[in-house]
Amino acid sequence: MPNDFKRYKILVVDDEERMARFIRMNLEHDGFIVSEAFNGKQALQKLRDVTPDLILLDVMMPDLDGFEVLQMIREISNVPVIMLTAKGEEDDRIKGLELGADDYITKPFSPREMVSRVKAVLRRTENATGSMHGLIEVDDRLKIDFGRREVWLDGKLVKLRPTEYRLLYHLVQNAGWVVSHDQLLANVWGYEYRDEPHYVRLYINYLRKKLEEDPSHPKYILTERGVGYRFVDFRRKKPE
Amino acid sequence: MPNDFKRYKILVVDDEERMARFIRMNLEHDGFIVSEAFNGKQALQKLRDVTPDLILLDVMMPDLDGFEVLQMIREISNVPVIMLTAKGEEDDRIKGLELGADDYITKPFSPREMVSRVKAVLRRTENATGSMHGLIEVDDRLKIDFGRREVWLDGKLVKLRPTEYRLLYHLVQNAGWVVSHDQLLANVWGYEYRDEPHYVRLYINYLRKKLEEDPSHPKYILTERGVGYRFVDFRRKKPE
DNA sequence: CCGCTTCTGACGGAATTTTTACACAGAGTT
DNA sequence: AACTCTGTGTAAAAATTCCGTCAGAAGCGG
Repeated sequence: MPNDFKRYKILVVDDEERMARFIRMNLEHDGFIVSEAFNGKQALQKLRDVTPDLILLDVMMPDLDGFEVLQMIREISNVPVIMLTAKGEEDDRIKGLELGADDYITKPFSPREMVSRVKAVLRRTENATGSMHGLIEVDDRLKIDFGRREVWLDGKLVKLRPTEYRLLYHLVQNAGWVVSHDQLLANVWGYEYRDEPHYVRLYINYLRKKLEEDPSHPKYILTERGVGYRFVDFRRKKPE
Repeated sequence: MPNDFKRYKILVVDDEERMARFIRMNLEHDGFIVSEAFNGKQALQKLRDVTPDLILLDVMMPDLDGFEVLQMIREISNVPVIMLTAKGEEDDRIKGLELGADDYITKPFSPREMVSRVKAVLRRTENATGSMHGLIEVDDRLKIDFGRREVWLDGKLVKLRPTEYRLLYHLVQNAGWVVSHDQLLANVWGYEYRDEPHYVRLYINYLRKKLEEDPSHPKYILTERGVGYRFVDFRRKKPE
């Protein structure tokens, strides 16, 4: 369904070449564009280079295992990840989901099931995030490419620090909606920072200085006093 | 389509941070907006601050246990509640349902099951009561979007302060019904403000000034002398 | 050790909530 | 009709909370 519009790029990470090949063929058959990586290091490199829309990640791999790779991925990207795990390892499943996996598939699996899981996850993440992949044009001045981790302002690349970037991501992901301090703290800093609204203020400030024309009269990041912040709804749909 | 995606707010009450975080991640992944509370007191506070659409409530908690919290919640609100209980405690289930829980889930549970239970309860209660989601069109002049925290009057955005906003929420939620001072105080300010009815008067006044064409002859927020206030029943079906 | 990032603490000012005060309206009584 | 009593509307001041801002310290990776 989602690939009626767009050719999605999938990165397959598996140390067994035979398995990787098998998955690739099935995905390509359904119109996906597939890249392969055979270990964790390659995976991270490909993630940067091809900016896949989804990653299929085998748990069982030498040196860096799937969970470690997942953690490293999550430090730099929110790309959806489906874990491939051996049968019956319920713990693995929980662990994977906790670390931020989007779904998991137990081996052995049928090609049909695998492809439909991939499509389901794409559909889900697409809906939930309002399509955060590809270039987001907030307005004429501000454009963001979360896939590449790039923010463009007036045609110039803006350098954001990791925390600023994560904060912006969560704000833009919820563009038009108020995001509470709690939510931002939990998602950008981590659950244990839950009552330090100070951080949010500070980093909102940093972001505004970098993005807003007049930081004291922000156009993009609006404050909802007593509640949180709201990124301007650039996909405007005004009730009338 | 992704624009009018309904984003339900869920309050997770669990003293174990790990569990709370696990639940949060799974719910957020499905597009829910999650708040956390780690004890009964916090739960009640969050209940009035964030006005969640559903509460996931752990039974096993130190000091105030889940049942006690449930009772306290039920004194001021009929927000749907799902209890989280240890396996095999059949009595707990009965007790919870008697006290007004809407469903219960036994630990350990799979994320998928948990999410689908949440959705099921929301679907059920949504049908029973008027939905507070999406754009609420009171009449041609006044439209409210509680999800986005937006109030539109004559096509213009009205700025409400947090307390005004919460008050309006509870009035509109019971549109057509009288809401007593006590109820409003408990829900908007907190249980301990029981006998300070002048707060209500004051904030009703603020709201009327912002929303009513002629605040001294209100069309939306009607006063029921000696009892409380009533928001006009804008969704009443015309008697045929 | 250097450079970059994150955290800490403090402050003024603005927005919000609480407090205080008072005028008024309706209902019942004499 | 005047009186009172209770509940309500309104206005303004006072107190408090919350936000923006800065500068410097601390942490971290090379």
